[in-house]
Amino acid sequence: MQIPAVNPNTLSPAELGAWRGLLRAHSALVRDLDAELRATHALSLQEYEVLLTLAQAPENRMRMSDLAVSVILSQSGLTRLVDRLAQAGSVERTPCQADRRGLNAELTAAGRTRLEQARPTHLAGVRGSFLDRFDEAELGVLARLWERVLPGATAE
Amino acid sequence: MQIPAVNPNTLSPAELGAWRGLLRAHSALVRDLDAELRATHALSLQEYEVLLTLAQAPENRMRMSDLAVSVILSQSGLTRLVDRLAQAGSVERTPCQADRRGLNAELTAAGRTRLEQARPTHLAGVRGSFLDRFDEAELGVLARLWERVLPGATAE
DNA sequence: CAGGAATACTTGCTGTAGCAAGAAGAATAA
DNA sequence: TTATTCTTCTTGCTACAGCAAGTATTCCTG
Repeated sequence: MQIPAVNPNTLSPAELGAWRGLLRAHSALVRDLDAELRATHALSLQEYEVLLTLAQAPENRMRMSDLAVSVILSQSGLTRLVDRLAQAGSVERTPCQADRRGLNAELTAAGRTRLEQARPTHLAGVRGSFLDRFDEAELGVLARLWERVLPGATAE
Repeated sequence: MQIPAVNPNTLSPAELGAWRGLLRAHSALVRDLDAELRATHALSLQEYEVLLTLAQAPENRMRMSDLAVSVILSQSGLTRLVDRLAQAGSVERTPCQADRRGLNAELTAAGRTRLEQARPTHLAGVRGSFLDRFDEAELGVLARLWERVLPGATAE
């Protein structure tokens, strides 16, 4: 009887399915949802995530660097994303009194409105393309599986 | 007794964990694996996927448009990706005798070598960052869950 | 067998991301 | 205090992706 050796040069069907499935599912989902959000509310998925993150943050604001970590973006990427949101009036840069190097990105009233308008569309999209494919238990399983890949990321 | 209504404006914790977990896990994994592949073999993750797809295709070649679908890239994106691989000598464009509009991207011997060199590194990375976090049964679950998001994508 | 519609691929343009270098402020140490 | 070092954010550069338009070929219809 042979223990199925881990062949260093191939993936088992389950491994392959899990890994490539992740890549494909992500591409397809993000592609669709991003397109939908852009079409209906002129907002990219990343911009939406930023607005949402700010809306959930205390005082509706957050240090640039923390925000970058939260939405998984490089600092320079976040700088420019906030540029765009600020240009659109959805966000403001406010100084950080504790540390004058720092800036807060702060959700404006207009930004909140914009988020609230986009939210139903987006949630419907996430449900329709993703969440509705699973029952609550399966979603819980998925959520717990992610935590193993992402140490502490889902905390909060 | 109240049936837990689906609030159209919020996600349940499980929903949120499953969805944002997917976004975060994907970002983190792709970021790391892409960086590793670039550092060790001057190959992007997408380029690797293309080489791998070709290596598994009959005759080591594939129509451009089919390849684009396989690796989930726009046609123009694939055109330029193949440009880069061709420049590096890893791939060649060969005409398609059945349809003279079409081109095949075909893996060269050098391309195969390059893939074989990169493969152990990459597989080790995928295992270390992702697959090893789960047992075989869990991977099977994941793979089956993906199939629901991606109709027919894992077939083949 | 035209002539028009559809398909396969490429190219121009734009948007967005990352890295590395820069500017401004904070922290540490002597 | 002041000099060195670290941190925070921005900016220059480059890479890669998508859309839309262009070209070549095939398919379809009469």
